[in-house]
Amino acid sequence: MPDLCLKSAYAVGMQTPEPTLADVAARAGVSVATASRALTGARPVSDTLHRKVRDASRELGYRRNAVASALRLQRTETVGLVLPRYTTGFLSALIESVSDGLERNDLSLVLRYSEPDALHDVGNVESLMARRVDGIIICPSSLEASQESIEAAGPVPIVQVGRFVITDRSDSVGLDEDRATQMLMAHLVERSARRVLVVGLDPDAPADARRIRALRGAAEGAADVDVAPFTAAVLDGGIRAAERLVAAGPGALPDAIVCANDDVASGVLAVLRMRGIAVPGRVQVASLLDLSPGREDLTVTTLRHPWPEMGREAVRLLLDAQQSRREPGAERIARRVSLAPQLVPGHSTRDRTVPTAPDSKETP
Amino acid sequence: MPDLCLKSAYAVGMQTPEPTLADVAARAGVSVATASRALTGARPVSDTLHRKVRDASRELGYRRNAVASALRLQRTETVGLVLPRYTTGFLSALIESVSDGLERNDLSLVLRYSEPDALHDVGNVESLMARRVDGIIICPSSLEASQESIEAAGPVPIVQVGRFVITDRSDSVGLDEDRATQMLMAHLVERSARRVLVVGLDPDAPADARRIRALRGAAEGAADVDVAPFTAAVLDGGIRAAERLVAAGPGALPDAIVCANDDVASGVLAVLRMRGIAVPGRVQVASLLDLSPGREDLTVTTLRHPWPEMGREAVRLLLDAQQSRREPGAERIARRVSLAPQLVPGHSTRDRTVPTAPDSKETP
DNA sequence: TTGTAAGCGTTATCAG
DNA sequence: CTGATAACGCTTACAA
Repeated sequence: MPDLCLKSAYAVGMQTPEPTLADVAARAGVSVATASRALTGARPVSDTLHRKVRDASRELGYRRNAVASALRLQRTETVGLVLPRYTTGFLSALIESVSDGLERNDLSLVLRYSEPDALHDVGNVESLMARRVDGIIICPSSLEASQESIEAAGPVPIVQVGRFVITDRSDSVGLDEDRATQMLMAHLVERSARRVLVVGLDPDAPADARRIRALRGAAEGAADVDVAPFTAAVLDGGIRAAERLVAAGPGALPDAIVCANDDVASGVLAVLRMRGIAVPGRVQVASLLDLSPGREDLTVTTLRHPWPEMGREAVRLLLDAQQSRREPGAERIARRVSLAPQLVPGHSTRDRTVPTAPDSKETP
Repeated sequence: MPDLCLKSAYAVGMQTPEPTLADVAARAGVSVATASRALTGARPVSDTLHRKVRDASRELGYRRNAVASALRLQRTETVGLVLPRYTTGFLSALIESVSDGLERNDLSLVLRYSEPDALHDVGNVESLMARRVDGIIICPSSLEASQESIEAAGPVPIVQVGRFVITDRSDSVGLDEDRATQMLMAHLVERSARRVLVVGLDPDAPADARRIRALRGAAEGAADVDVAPFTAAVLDGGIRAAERLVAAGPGALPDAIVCANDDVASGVLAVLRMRGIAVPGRVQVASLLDLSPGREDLTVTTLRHPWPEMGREAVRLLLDAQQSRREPGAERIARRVSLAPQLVPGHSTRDRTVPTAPDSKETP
């Protein structure tokens, strides 16, 4: 007499056993095969039996055991998401959009955080493979992490999302910040900005330096781009920078101020408003980073980062890769999707048609 | 000859098959049973065989198949987390802390978002049950959702987390906001606040109305509590509210301003500083909601919501429930844990010992 | 259309 | 201590 430990546990009444397909079949008076076919719809089943099975299933409160199913099908209908443990609001937007995309395809999401180092990333990927996920979406914390994770994933489809992606070995969804930054500058130049001041970016930080380069590149002689002495990229930084600027006298005022993010812009705007400097009449203000995704009543011209779209796109790539993995043919070539942040015009920059009005005044 | 579809797929070379325990056993020259025992450590195995198995496993790159294991053990080592699709930063703190707690116990997290209605909550619970999760942590979006979810979970342990929890039917981790709100008011009253203005709360929103009631209740005649016209509970709302207040003249200034959250408080503080109104000398400022968990350099007195602790506590309760579910004995009684937000004193309220100094001035 | 039975990969029981 | 083997619950090839 073999292993009865599980059954005997039930017998003790410790818990009600979940009804199995066999139970349903027995109650409907059919074979398990028929029951399976009736419920999954994999094969045609006569109407009468179909009904019987459905009824029996309902009566017993049957729920398909996804674990057994996964073992048989060699497919868990589960996708892993690996994220660095940064506490930025963006990642939660990414989680939501990935989750949403997966749900639409009846896939489950198993989530895993990495400390921001490559080793942990790889460990998480490994552990997801042990769970036999059908695919992995990963937001690598660095380029090395990216590289190693792809290798660790081996044959399971993996999609990289975010800023640090190795592009040739796997699908990836990147952020085209340069293009967006350039769009913002073009927006300002179109609106007659000739002297532009950048506030809240740190020229010594590589990422910020790159943004500054992108701004200068887009200005291309049409405008001068100065960088204000670095202040923290928060409200207070904006306030301090603006106060310093205003204190330097009216001649020091640029046509436009580009802020590191919405918070900085709020600070700048508050100071300008209080000093009676018209926005956007005298000075235009824009932000490189929308901090409150979801808010529609923004008044400052800003760049909205497409985290929701990135999640959806990642899911799409993953499903596509799975699809083509089932077909025998040639190796699938890696896809690289690049999304640019979206320029959201607000009231802090001018209407394109309104001409420059450098001397207009406006009280708050 | 039965079903060879899976093997034949391998044979075609469509993908490398993952090595199985049988492969490892064969290579090590032992039975699968021994291989299993050697790798899991469930039973003692002689040193030599142990080594052989470990070597074979490494050489083949063997990874335990968690799906098969789960089917056999009737345990997936997986916990479901169901969240409402609000876009608040807190939920992501909750996700992180739950994830962390689970990881420490070698459990996987499968995440599911509900639209904020009961039906969707129940659907998510059902779907997690189909995946045979070992437990569920749920942040219900409403009291009805809470009720129905518990019922849907049936025998699997479920822990509720958050504001809306039915307490008698399942374990729960709640938030004692009233108590925290009262503590904040007491803090201010102790510091001689007699006229308190509330900024950024919407009296028409039930949750905000409740906070206002809690503030008034705690003031209890010791202070007057006014509510400023509603502005959005964001940075800019704080700026606007403060500007309006300052414009109304010095007589309109209260002793203390309670802001809906840190962002609002930042805005208020910025304006006050710019107008040369001393904080905390002339006006004290406090916030009902810490928005940046993790930051330690806060300068504003605020209530820190214990989301990390809530996640950890939820996991603890879940594990505890699983534990006692294995033991045959009596039914486990529901545990209710209530955590209060923590009052974090900052520089925006006075030292308790410093007396009121209503006329002091201070330049920014 | 339906039934029979094999097998997905692992672990626990039982017999050596 | 080790090996053979029967499940776990489901899906499908094959036979009827």
